[in-house]
Amino acid sequence: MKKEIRFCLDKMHEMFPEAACELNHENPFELLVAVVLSAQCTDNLVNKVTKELFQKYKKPEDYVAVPLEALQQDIRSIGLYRNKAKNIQKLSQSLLDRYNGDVPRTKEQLMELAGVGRKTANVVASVAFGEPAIAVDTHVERVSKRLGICRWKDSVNEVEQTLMRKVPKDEWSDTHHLMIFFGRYHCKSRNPNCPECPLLQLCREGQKRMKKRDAANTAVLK
DNA sequence: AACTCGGGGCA
DNA sequence: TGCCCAGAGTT
Repeated sequence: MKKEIRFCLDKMHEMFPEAACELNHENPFELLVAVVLSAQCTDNLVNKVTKELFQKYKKPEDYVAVPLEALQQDIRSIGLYRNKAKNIQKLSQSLLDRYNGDVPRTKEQLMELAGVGRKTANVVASVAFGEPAIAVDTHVERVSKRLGICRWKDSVNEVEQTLMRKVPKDEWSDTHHLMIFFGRYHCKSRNPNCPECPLLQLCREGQKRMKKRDAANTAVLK
């Protein structure tokens, strides 16, 4: 089983040798804000907004100091901007209250912060601090289920547990980014692109889809 | 487990 | 136009 995972990761790496976190990860606080903003919206758009945002806001104090409406206006081109502005202010306040304005390292500490859930906590912990964590987003979940690494009915939590069990610990962070790229550019939710997939031979969903396609083709020929 | 927030991108 | 997107909180 682990051998198959190894094969998948190697092939994904061949397809996307540049796969890495596209968000700024030099500054943990900026990474945290960027990941919060990125929920349900493309990273392209997030990058556009954060470019100006990070010129204006440097530290948690800066986000807390402005009226909520001002911050909302500054991120208005992003979806869910009202909630996100609120969350960032609450988040900044709790960083000031509990960590003197610094960003904590572990995913447990991060997840306790306002507006920070499981995925955000895992991304920040692993990317900014090198903590062992696998962030499971929609791409990672879909790819894992299609390949057969986990079961269709598994919850996000179960997917994460399974991946942590099957993937060597020192590759958790890479695995996340590889699956993101693979899911976004190849194994898309609508179009998995199975006929041109290097993982087809061992992919559960791919085999099923190809079999179905072959059946449809032979039916047409008759 | 389902619902809500939400503007931009893409077909 | 209609559908989807590097999610989290509430019910």
